[in-house]
Amino acid sequence: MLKVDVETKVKFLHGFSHKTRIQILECIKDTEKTVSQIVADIEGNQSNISQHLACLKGCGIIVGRQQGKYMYYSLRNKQIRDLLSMFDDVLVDVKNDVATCENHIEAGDV
Amino acid sequence: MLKVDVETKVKFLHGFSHKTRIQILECIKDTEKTVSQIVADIEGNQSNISQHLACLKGCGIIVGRQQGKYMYYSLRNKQIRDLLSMFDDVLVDVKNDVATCENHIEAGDV
DNA sequence: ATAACATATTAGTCATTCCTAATATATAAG
DNA sequence: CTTATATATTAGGAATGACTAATATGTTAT
Repeated sequence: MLKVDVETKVKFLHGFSHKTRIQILECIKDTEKTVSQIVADIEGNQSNISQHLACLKGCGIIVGRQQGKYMYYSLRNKQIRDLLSMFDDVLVDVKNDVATCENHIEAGDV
Repeated sequence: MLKVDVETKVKFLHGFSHKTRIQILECIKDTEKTVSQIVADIEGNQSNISQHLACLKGCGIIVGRQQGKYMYYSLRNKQIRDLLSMFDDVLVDVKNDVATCENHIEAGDV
């Protein structure tokens, strides 16, 4: 079992920590899509989505494949899909606690 | 399969997206520890660690149990431990790509 | 070569998250 | 009841991340 350093792990996990990026991942979970399809699906703007895609790609979460003038993005591999599924599973249990969590480090208001 | 809304999921995943929090999780992965033990282990400062612990707790990732003047923190359940292990597994594969990712949304310098 | 479309990049600004230092609370011990 | 120890909370400033708007790059079609 190879050792993964913390920095690398954090960089990877950071990819999952933004609403738009989660939406993108859910959107391409089962099938690759072009940037414009993703933009349409989650009703974002092109530049913003493109930046988040770059982030996800840089984090090793998704891969892109160019075909003509289109860029198709998809999950990097099956493990990532499994990870996404696992998030859902764990959350079903954790749900109620998280729902009441407003804090981003400094505990929060309601 | 209950549906988990995106906001909740993001809030949960945010818990994993910081170096100190990852260090805390690795530090208590196999055994509960007091705040001061954690502070010592990862060489942080009390206030800062306490805030990150509050964040992790709020995210539903860890739980605390008070005993006397000590507060013991541990992973919320086995699923969380599995999730942490899965991060490691996935990362072994993804490793090289992530290592070269410097961007936090806006792609980066080296 | 020019126009049209798809995507990426940059720059500037705004918003959020994090850290430090100080202080507050709570439990235990003397 | 005073002191010591363990942890939590607050406030303010520093750092980082994210958004928008504009522009650049690259591909296809005419």
